[in-house]
Amino acid sequence: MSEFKAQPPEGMEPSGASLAGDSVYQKIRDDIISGRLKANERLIVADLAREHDTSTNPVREALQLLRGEGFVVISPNRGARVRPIDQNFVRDIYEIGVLIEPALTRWFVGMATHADIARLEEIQTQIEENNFLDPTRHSELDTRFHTIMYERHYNRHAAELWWKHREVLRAVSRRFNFTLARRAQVLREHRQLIQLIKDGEADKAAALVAQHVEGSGRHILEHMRAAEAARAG
Amino acid sequence: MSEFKAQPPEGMEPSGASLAGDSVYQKIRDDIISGRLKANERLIVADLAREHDTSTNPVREALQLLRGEGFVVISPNRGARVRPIDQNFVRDIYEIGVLIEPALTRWFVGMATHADIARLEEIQTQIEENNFLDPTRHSELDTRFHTIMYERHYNRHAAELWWKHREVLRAVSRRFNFTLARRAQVLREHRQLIQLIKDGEADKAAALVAQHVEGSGRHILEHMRAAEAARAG
DNA sequence: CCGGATCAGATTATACATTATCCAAGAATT
DNA sequence: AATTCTTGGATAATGTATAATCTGATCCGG
Repeated sequence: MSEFKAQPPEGMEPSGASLAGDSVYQKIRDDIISGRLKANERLIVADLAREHDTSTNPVREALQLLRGEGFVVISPNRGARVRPIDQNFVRDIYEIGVLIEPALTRWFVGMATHADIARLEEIQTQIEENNFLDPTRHSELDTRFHTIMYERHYNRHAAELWWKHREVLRAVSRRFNFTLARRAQVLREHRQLIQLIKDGEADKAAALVAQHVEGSGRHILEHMRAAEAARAG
Repeated sequence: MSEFKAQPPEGMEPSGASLAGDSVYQKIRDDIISGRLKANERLIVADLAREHDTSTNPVREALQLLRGEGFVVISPNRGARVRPIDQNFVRDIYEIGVLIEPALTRWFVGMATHADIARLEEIQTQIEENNFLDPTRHSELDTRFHTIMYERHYNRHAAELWWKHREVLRAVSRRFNFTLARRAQVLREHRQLIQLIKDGEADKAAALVAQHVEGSGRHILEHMRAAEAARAG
């Protein structure tokens, strides 16, 4: 929980928040991700201000930012609530990832240097060494793996979009464990991907990434359905 | 200029802004789009507040929203500036459109009813009647054409993203006229698209839309380059 | 000509006032 | 008697005014 944060690519996360605003933004965000703030819970500005030792304005700013990232819903004159991250929401997000990430990947294949590939292989080795034992570490390594591919893309908007979505998915998947099947699949696809990049197979790499993201999304959805079913009885 | 606004799909544009905040948001946005506020111009909160007969808080809210849509850049402790909508920015945005819109289209082909197609044809007829004489009207009709296809898509995020991007592109292209070649191409592609939808050719329709969006983006970029060259030379 | 203190101007945070929303209790009507 | 409509008050969001903090530029001294 403590070290869940993975650093964003480059000059990304241009929060545009002021000092205190950014601080409270981080904290509320963590509270939502960790589940301390529950779905649909009301976010009362005055309370949050008191709780985080600041005044209301920075809190309002933070809430605006969180709304922009999809963690919070704001309705005029009625305040903010924690967005219930339901299956539809997750599906929406990973579907967009399926559209965008292959394009980013295709570009990377054309630009990758030996050094890049070496870095990918190194991270992949660490992923395999960790072997999902420490889920947080896995999540961080996996993020770094994909970040290497996307961080230098010329289309900053697309990269930023990817990052924003990834953070949400990370937040959700944090509550679940990887199934054995999914573990094997992740490792296999990463290795295949590295090979395709080496071979300069842009289209195949793109297709593989599409499949990879799709698989990741479905995996999360399965878990969500299972959790919901368990709750329902 | 007065009636440039095209209504957003359904419950979209959930600005999350308060009354005054929304009002000033609209106004500043218009000022940016119309060019009254120039690229890189500083947006000083106090001035804007005075100018719009309100206090600073609503203005800050509005600026946050505009930042979310890409019209404004905010750096902490240094204030906000009008984002220079340069060629890179436009390219980033339409490239994302090229990725997303085909997917939305593919879905629509599977869902379209006779009534939908009739609506498309009706709008297309109006577009042809107008024949680019009134650019504002063309822009509005064209937007409506595509809105019909996307507004009911289950992926609200993707649709919202599309809408946000479209608004930016509309803002830019507003400054330019259509070339004759582009006019013909737009009409042709729309007609072809309708036909493909009728035939249920999802993949071909998707491919055509990709081409359509690509062409639109390039068209805007050409104009921007020309304008820049004219300014430099 | 360069480097650091100073100062004006703008941003950011705080405290306060206003206004809108929600909920519940009671009145009125069917 | 039951249901709906109105009304009043509590709560929190929104807007305003003001203080404090930061930034960037100017100006003076070395």
